[in-house]
Formats: sequence, C-alpha cells, structure tokens
Amino acid sequence: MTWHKDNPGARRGYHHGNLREALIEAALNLIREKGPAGFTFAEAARAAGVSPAAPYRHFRDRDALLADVAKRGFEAFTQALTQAWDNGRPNAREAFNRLGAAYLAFASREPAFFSAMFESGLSLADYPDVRTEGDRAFAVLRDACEAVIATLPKDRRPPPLMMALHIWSLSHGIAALFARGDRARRPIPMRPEELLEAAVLIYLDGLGGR
Amino acid sequence: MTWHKDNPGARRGYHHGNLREALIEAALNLIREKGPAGFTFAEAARAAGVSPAAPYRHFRDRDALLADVAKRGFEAFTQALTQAWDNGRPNAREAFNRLGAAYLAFASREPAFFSAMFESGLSLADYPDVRTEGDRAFAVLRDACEAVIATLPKDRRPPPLMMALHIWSLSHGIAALFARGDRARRPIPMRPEELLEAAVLIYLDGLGGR
DNA sequence: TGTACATCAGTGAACGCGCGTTCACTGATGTAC
DNA sequence: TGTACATCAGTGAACGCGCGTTCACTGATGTAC
Repeated sequence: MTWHKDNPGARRGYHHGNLREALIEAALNLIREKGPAGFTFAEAARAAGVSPAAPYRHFRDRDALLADVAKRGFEAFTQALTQAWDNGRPNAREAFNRLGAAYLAFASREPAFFSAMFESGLSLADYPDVRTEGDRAFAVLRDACEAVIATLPKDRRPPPLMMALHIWSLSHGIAALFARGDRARRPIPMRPEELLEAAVLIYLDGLGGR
Repeated sequence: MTWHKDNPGARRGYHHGNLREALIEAALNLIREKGPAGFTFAEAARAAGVSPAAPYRHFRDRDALLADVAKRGFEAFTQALTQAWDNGRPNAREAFNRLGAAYLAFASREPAFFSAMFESGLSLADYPDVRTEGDRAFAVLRDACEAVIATLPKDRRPPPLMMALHIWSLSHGIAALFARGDRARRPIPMRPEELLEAAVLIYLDGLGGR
C-alpha cells in the first residue's frame, strides 16, 4: 500500500485511508532506531503525516499501540516458525534445525518486533491478546519437540514441555545476546545459527538421539 | 534550604555526603519499578532529596548514570558467580550447578541490575567499562566450563568458548524469560533452577559426561 | 592554634522542548429512500 | 438516479506537565601558613 504517503508531491485526502497500519509501521521504525523506550505516540503520528490527535481514533494510548505491535510480532513469528518447521519435512531433525535458524533469523531481521515482544515491559496480564499469540508461537516449538522426541529411544524421552522450554530458552538466549539485529548485539567469533545448531546437537545426543 | 528534607528528623547538611551512591540507589529503585525506560535523571535527583541540577556534579548525563549502574551490576554479578563457583569445589559438576543457580538467582534478586545490564539498550561501544565488566563476568563462566570440560572423555571435549556461549545463552534465556524478578516474568510450572539444571545435565550427557 | 582562602558540592530559578491528551470542529464517505 | 443525512476519521489549537540542562550563586570543607 505505497499509495502516496510522506512523499511531498503526493497529496492525501483529508482521510488517511490506512492510518492504523501506518502508525504500526511508524512504531516499528522508531523502535528499530531507538528501542521500545524511545518511541512516542506523537512521533508516530508525525511519521504517519497526521496530527497528534489522530492516533486516538485507533488506539486508546501508547501502550495499546505497543501491544498491538507485539501481538503482530508474535503472529509473524508464529508464521515464520510454522513455515520453517514445515510439518517436520523431510525429517524431524532437519526440520528442527530449520526451526531454530528461523528463530534467530527473526530476531535478526525484525529487531523491532523482537524487542516489542520480549523487552517492551508490557504487562502480559493487561494485554491477554499478546499473551495468547505468544503461546501460539510457543505451541509451534512444542509440537516440533514432540515430533523430535518420537525419534528418541523410548527410555530417554523427556517431557515435551521441558524440552520445549529448554530449546526456547537456548534459542532466545542466543537471539537476545548474539543474533539480534540492533546495536545491543554482542559480537562473537562464529555464526549464531551454528552456535545454536551445535548446542541442539549436543542436547539431543544427551537424550540418546545419535 | 531547610535543614531536613523529606524525611523529617534526619538532617543533612548543605552537602549530601554521598550523592553519587544515593543516585545509583535511586536509579535502581526506579528501574525496578518501571523498567530502564521509566527512569529519569530528575526523578533520581528527587528521590535522593536533591535539586535537579545536583546530579550533574557526578554524571555527565542520564546515560552515564545508567552505564554506571550497568557496570556495578556486572561487578556484583561477577562476584556472585565467582562465589558460587568457589573454584570448582568440591567438584566441577556440583560447582557448575551452583554457578547456574547463581545466574538465575541474580536475575531474580536484582531485576533492576539485570535489565540495566542486558536490556537498557546502552551502546557497549560508548561505554567500554560496561563491556569490560561484562567480559569479566563471562570469564568466570568460561573458566568454569574449562574445568568441567577437563572431566569429559578426551575425544568429546568441546571448545571452551563454544560451551561457555551455550551455557550462557541457556542460562540467560531462562533468566530473561522465566526467572526474572519483575513483572515481565513468564510463569512456568516448575522452578527455573530445576529447568536449567536438567538442561545442563542433558547437555553434559551429550558430551559423554555421564 | 587561628585564619585566609581555594575548592568542592550543593541551590534554585529559569529556559525551551516535546509529550500526552482534550476539545470543538470539519471534510469525506456511505447509505436510505 | 439524486439527495439528505448519519457517521467516520481526520484537524489544529490548546493545556498542563515533567524533563534535561544552564547559570550565577553560596554554604561547607580542607589546607597552607
């Protein structure tokens, strides 16, 4: 919808047409540049080329906008993970590695979503939608874990929830520390995807999955 | 200038005496309550019972104070980890578990330090001291990994840096998602320390460390 | 020991700024007849 | 098909507020002699 937005020659009617989306887009840009803290309602309005009062037609307040961004982030995240997992094709282990790589790729490609989702300090209790979408993303990982567990020797199979939390924590730690696409990334002398893949390999070996 | 500021009874001279420390203390309280974003220079001054201009005697600006908090956080973190590791006594595996538990305990006990250290969005390039102290904390973990590696079969020993990054990521992921002491914690049906210990056990099993 | 003086660590008033939010309003759009 | 009208989605001016920062200042402290 690149109709004509802030490009000067292009004029826009009295109605924006897609302000809600434009505000979310603006919020993402601001978060990407300055973190979730340095994002203001007023600046988002300005970026969307609209008066400071206009956003109130679409969001109750700043936090509501932020929560919507986080929710959409989780939706996109779920989709990316689902696609990477691809129902465990061609086999669970290979798909599982793709899933991990997708986690890191998301943090790298979408640092603004990532920090809105995990570091914005939103209370999950106040925004149940965000939480629901987050749970959905986790469910993808958990289902994948169940499929991987089925390939393990029967006497070594861990509880799926535990394994999912292990893999999530590991992926999240690598993503947040070393793979994020913003300036808070800490450099390491290897590719984050390789780091994760190696860890998962060792972990699965520990479960007898050689 | 009245003799006693907000706490009646306690009197303070014209000079505060320990303003630098008081400002850091105030910053920690504010961060704990409202996250690293919701901490302002002015409010820290107010909390320390001092005029808004006073902090400039001690810190160049808000970020400098935040960086100092992060640096002290890493110092305390290093100390907590070192103490937990206790030079690998009585044996590397047991001490290693204590080390992991100490990581989580720190995130739980000191959420303000934790988010100043890892989630404040400070540029590590601008504040090399913070980075140096962070590296020092990591070195504790890395040394511990070397000691644990020495207990593994010779043909399964991983590069110490890689193992340290694995364990750090795992611990950090669990801490940031499930063990933190503020309202961003996600509840899970088990103790975070147990979750971490189980993961480390499986990981070490994967390295032949049974 | 007392005193003069330099230095330090605060004050408090002032400033410009941008934010969040409200309000009465108005232009654009959709729809019933 | 045209028209009246309700509704929607904006405007723009205004407000109070707290922040960051500066400035000339002043009270307290340390020290040389």
